[in-house]
Amino acid sequence: MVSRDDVARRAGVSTAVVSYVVNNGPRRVAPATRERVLRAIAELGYRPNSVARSLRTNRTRTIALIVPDIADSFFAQFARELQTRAHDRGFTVLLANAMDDPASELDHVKVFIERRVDGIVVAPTGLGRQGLDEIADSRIASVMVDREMPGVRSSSVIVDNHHGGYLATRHLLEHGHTRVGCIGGPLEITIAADRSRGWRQALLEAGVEPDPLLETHSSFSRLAAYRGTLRLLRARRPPTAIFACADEQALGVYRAAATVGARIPDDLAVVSFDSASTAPYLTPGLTSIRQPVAQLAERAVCRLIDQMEHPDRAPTRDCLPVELVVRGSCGCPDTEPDSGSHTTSKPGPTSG
Amino acid sequence: MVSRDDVARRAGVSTAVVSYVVNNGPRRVAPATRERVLRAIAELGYRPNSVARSLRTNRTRTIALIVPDIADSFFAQFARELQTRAHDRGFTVLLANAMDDPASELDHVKVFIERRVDGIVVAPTGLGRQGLDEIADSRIASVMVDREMPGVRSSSVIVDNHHGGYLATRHLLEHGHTRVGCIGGPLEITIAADRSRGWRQALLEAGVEPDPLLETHSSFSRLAAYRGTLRLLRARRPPTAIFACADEQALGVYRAAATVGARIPDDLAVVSFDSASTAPYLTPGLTSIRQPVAQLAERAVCRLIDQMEHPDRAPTRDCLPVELVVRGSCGCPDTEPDSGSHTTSKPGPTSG
DNA sequence: CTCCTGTAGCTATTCGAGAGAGTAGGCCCG
DNA sequence: CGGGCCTACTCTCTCGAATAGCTACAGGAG
Repeated sequence: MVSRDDVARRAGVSTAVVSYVVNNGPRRVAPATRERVLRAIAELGYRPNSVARSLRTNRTRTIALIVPDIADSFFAQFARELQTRAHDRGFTVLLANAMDDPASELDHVKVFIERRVDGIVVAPTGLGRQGLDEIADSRIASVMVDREMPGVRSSSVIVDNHHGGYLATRHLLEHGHTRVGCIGGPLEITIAADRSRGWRQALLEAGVEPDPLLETHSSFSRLAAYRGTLRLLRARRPPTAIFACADEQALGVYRAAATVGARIPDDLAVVSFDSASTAPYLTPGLTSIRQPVAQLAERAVCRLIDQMEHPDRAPTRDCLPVELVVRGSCGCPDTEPDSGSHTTSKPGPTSG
Repeated sequence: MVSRDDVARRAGVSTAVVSYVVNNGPRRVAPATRERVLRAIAELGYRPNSVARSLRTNRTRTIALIVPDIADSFFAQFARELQTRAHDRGFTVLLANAMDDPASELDHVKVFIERRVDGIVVAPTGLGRQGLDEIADSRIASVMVDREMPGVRSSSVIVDNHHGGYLATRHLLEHGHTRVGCIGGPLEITIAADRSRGWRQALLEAGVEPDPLLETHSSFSRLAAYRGTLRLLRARRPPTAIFACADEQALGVYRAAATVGARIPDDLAVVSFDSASTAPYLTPGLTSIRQPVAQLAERAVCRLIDQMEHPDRAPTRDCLPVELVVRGSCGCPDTEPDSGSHTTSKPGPTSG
């Protein structure tokens, strides 16, 4: 691979001048010389070696992203937004899947520390904090997104999960439902607990006593939600409406409704919490709490860069607002996919 | 950050010994000395700097992944499989979204070359080859996955798209349909063209003349498929069955069917091409051609490592088989989500 | 002519680790 | 006792680039 020395030799200048030209730095280079250098670079096909540069400058311009599962549509979308924004600012993104395993999370963190990444964005598994503590100890800029871990000294950017659960449930109550079930996530995960708390609060405010038999807690997966919903629907006094704590779960709810022959929204109204962009394409369209994925990513990148520039600032905590997007599954008139409520989707060719 | 020299000083040995201990190399170190070094490492919290190591060894143990859109569920799944397998072999994955833009693709390729990645896995946008040519010129190990670009000197790992289209369509024909529509992808993209060719061949073999009015070509997106299907269904002689070239498109087909009041599978049978793991959770379950995502990733990694070790070997071409997974949308009896046909899904907590 | 200033370019050091070549010391053997 | 050989280290150069600090030189002022 051709190096700076080769360019310098070819252009008849010293290596320093090549650096000045490449970096467009403050040092001035005579136009004619710059021209010669550029020509040499082009002729030799020279590519600056960023590994060497990183060693020298002690900055890798790399951000690591650790998610529980990139195949989950929420994290996939988040990854896209983050990567785009990082790229715009000259950063490259390293990807890691913790597979919901804290040991794997820790494993990845160690690798990233050795690689001297400039920042780490992590959506914690929520099941163990060794990885997060390791990050905090390393003094690398870092942000937790989507999920928090109490007690970890790190910045966080999350959405208002409690309010989302509240809004979703209140909407169902406004449709006249009183038996509103809740398909919840794992209780150890704070965002799951928060969403369920929102559900409970909305019920209480409406004077409805939350029925423990209408509340389930399991993994955020479709299958678990499918099984949980089946149990609820086959119980003696089934719910007439369901708040699903994630769109992934809503898929399970839809399927379970079909299995027992319940029509949505007539026999069973559904509101969910947006993680997927699938919502407008289900039948009926899925009424859902929209999370501002792009803003989450934007804020995460900003916080990260802030920390890189001011390592000693105290950790921050951002909580972004959510909103209810009404489609057909709650009983409201359904909307068509191209009516503008599919902002998380995007045009253009794609897919495999 | 503490460096090897600090460890050496603390342990009272030379830096070389520290290296030997860290790398567990062939050189022997006296057990007592090793112990001292390890203790110094632990006490100082020393982390080898892989940037420096990479500069010295000229290997970064990094694989770059370029996809058109990581938010597309097929690529998200592929990314997960690839990342897992790369990690197992000691590689880290850099992620890039080309956003279906060849210029962006090229942009990313340049960054990756400067970063001296050891290998590049790219799912080409299919719309321009500058990025791919740049990769080939760089002599970096590389594999094209999912899509091919004719004329590019690079290895490829794809699935048998033509046969998939053929299988899907034949299944619909076996259900007695003769007016089978095809919601196709962009013609410039070879895999889209291949799938449509499969559709056509199946029709011809069955003695059915393909009707140009039943064939659409647009982006792989849900919205485009939605619109295309609406057009077909509202035509004078609408199809009774549809082959959608991607699961993403199938979502649009489902929605369009609902819009015109056509029931699936009674009024409209649907078979699709697996990119999403959503298939078993739709109502009815989506009959689809399954792509072996995990094997794609595995093969890609293997080919990449092969090339790293033998840079002069000729490019290879792998074409993996696909299979038809029957659910309810074609008219067959539907299956339940937990009946085992959801292999691309996975258990465990997740989601946002 | 000397002195000063500013411009343009060069020299040398540094980042952290890998690894080939070199060496001190101990042991065995004739 | 000296030579040969092994073990267990140490020395030193190198990877490719950034950059502080130095020098050469031209031109203007006095």
